[in-house]
Amino acid sequence: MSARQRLISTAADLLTGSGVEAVTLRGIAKAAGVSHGAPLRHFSGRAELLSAVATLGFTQLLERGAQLPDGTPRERVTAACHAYVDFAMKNPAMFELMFRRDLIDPDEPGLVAASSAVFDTFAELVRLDRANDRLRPGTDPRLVAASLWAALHGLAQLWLWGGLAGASFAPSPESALAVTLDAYLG
Amino acid sequence: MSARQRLISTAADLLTGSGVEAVTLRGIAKAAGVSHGAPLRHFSGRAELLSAVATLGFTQLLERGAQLPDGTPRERVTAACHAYVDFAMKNPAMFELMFRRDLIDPDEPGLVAASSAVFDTFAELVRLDRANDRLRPGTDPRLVAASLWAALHGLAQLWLWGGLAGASFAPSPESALAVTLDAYLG
DNA sequence: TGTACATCAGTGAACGCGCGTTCACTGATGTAC
DNA sequence: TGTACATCAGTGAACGCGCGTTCACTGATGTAC
Repeated sequence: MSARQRLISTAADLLTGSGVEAVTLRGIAKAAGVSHGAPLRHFSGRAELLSAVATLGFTQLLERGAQLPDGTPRERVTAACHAYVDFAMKNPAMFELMFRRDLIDPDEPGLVAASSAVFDTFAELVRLDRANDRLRPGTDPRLVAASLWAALHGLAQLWLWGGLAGASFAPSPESALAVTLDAYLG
Repeated sequence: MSARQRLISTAADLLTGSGVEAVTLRGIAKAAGVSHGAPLRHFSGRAELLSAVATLGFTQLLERGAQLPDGTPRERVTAACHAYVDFAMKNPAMFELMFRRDLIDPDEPGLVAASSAVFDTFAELVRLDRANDRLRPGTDPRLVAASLWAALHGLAQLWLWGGLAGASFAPSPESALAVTLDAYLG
């Protein structure tokens, strides 16, 4: 394992354990047991390191997509939707970093490739399930995938933010996800 | 207009003009033309001031909800959905601040009340439209509202993040919203 | 009407903090001859 | 086998920055008597 990869891995652990605020160059260096200037031997700056961490996050998400159980196209889409929300719930800090444009370089090629691969994988699952769905006929499956992804994403974001609704009504993410899947997949 | 309200308003303007990073106590004080310690005469600290700004954001959103044109329940829900996404598009920095738990005090009573009011208003619109929808019969309209709100929220967030999909497919928010509305409202 | 006091928004210097980044340097390792 | 050199990860002191916050103070305004 290269020093570069070790820093990324250490940063991911620090992120998971202590949140986004803790992932500073100095914090990562300390967690890795090196002096605080050492990471700059491997990364041009903070944004490049954090971009690599976010790329790792998308890669992990992609791996979860590759491990979906076999089943009908419908079952696989459903499982993918659950997996996305579940990933966000179990890795809230990583999930946050992956979408924090101010902390990472959103144009970094590896990051763009990894996030695009996540979308493409999901869109392909949706495409395979387009035989008997309830949406307007002829809708581009990639557009359906984008809309459905957004729905899952908002579910996770709002939940992590502090609840899906107001003070007087506090649904679980599972119950809201069930409605979302009902809306898209019937 | 009290000095307190003037600071909130100035901060909102600064937020709109220069983004979330610019909304520091010192930056707000400078924009308001006072010394940098002055805001602490009116707010216990940064979090309280930013919470008040976020509360203003939810209030503005609520006002947009109150200005929806008359129409059928279905038309009003549709208009509310468009308004939510439109608000996020036109006020990206405010929209971001409203959901940044690290910058505001998420338990501040005024903020909780304002965000709950937004949800409650939306949920009521959804409830009035539950006569002939395509979801599983008997689904709590508030749960539908939570799921649909999340879908809109994710749409706005992903779009502001840098696109609703991957590198090879870049749908407009309008087209994705149309699919979302089709899924929920048929 | 005048005096004494209280209130309070705002001032500006200062403190301490953690941050990203720079830079000259060390020390180990590999390589050419 | 030995010498000279190049490479490179890591070191640690230092720099400059903007931040939130503190604090003694000013000056205007309102109020009690």
